[in-house]
Amino acid sequence: MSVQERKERERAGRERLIVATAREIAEQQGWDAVTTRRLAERIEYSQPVLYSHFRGKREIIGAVALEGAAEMAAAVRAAAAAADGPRARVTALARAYLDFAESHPAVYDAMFLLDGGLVFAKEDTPEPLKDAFAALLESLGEVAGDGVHPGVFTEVFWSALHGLATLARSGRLPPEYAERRTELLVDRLAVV
Amino acid sequence: MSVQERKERERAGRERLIVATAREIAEQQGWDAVTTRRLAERIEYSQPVLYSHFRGKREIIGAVALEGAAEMAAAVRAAAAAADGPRARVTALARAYLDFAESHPAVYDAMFLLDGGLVFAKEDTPEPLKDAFAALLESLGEVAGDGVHPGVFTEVFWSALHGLATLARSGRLPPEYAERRTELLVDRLAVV
DNA sequence: TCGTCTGTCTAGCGGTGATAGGATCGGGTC
DNA sequence: GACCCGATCCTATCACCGCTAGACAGACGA
Repeated sequence: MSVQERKERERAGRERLIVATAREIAEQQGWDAVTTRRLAERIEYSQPVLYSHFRGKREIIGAVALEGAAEMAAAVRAAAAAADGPRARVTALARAYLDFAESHPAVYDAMFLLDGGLVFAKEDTPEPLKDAFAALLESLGEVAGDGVHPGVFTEVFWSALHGLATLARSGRLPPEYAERRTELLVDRLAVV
Repeated sequence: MSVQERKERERAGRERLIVATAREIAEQQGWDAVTTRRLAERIEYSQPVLYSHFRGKREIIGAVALEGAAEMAAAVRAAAAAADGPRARVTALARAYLDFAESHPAVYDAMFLLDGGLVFAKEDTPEPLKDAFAALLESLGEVAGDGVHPGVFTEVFWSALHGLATLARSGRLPPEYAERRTELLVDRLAVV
C-alpha cells in the first residue's frame, strides 16, 4: 500500500499548493485575478486538475477561508493573552481583528465577504470557523454585562468590527478617525 | 431646439430605464445575473447602447447605488420622524436601516458592498450619499454623548448596523437572535 | 434634394468558469 | 519480461462575460 500512500501524499501536497497559490495571487492582485487559468499555470498543471481537488472556484475560496480562520483565531488569542484585565483584552482583541483584516484583505474577504460555500453559525459549521468565533467569545464574554447572552454580545461586537473593517477598507469611512472609532466602540460596548 | 430637447428627454428616459432594469434584475436574481447582454435585451436595445450612457457596468451599479441612497435616507428619516424622543428615534432608525438592507439586498449591495466607482466620505462625494449619511447623523447625533464627535459616533453606529446587516444576510449570524442584537446595540451605543 | 452626421447595430476581441473525451503512464498480473 | 487496464492528466471546447471597432441607416440642416 506504499504506492497508494505516496500518491495520496502527493495529492494532498498539490491541494495545499493550490490553496496557497490562490491565496498568494489574491493577496497580491485581488480575488478577481484568481482565475482558474492563472492558478493552473502557476502550479504548473492544467486547468482541469483544479476540478479534481475542488468542485469549483467557490470551494477554493472556502479552503482559503478555513486557513484564514485558524490564523485569525490565533492572532486574536495571542493579542488577548498579552493584555492585562478584561478591558485591555477587549481593546487588544479589537485592534488585532482590525489589523488582521487590513493586512490580510484577501483572506478576510474569503472568510466574511465572498461566498466560499461554507456554513456559518450551525451545528455542521467547520471547526476552524467555530473556533474563530470561540476565540472572540473568550475575551468578549467577560465584558458582555449582566443578563446579556455572551454569544449574542459577541455577535454584536463582531458585527461592529466587521462593519468598521469593511467600510474602512473600501474607502467608505475616512481613515483619519479609525483609532477614535475603535476606542469609542470598545468604550460603549464593553461593560467593565 | 425642440427636436434636440425631445431627443434629450428620450435619452434621459432610456437612461432611467437602464438603471431601473438593472436594479430589477439584481433584486430578482442577484447582481451576477446583471450582464450587459441580459440588460440590453430587456431594454430592447443592443449591448453597445449601454456604453453610450455609462462608462461600464460599474457606473450602472453606481447609478443604482445613488438611487438607493436617496430612498434609504427617506426611509430612515420617516422612521425617525414617527418616533418620540431621542432613544426611540435611534431604535426606529436601526430597525429601518436593517429592514431596508433586508428588503432591498441588491440596492444595499450596490451602495455598500460592490464597487460602483463612487467616492465616499470626501468633499466630492455625490449628494445622495452625503444626504444618506446626514439622515443617520440627524438622529444619531442626539445620542452621541458628551465630548463625542457626532460624525465619528455616526460612523461607528453605521458600521455596526452594516456589519449586522451583511453578516446576517449572508447567513453568518443566526437569524433567531436578530432582534436581541439590535436591542443590545442600541442599548449600549446610544447615550440617553 | 442632397450631403452630413448622429445614433444604433452586427460582429468580434480576449477573457471567464467549467467539462468532455482522448492520450499516456504506471502498477498489478500472468 | 510482456501485457493489460485503470487512474490521471491534458487538449480542445462550450457558453458566457465585459467591452469595442466599424459598418450602416435614418434624420437632420443647408
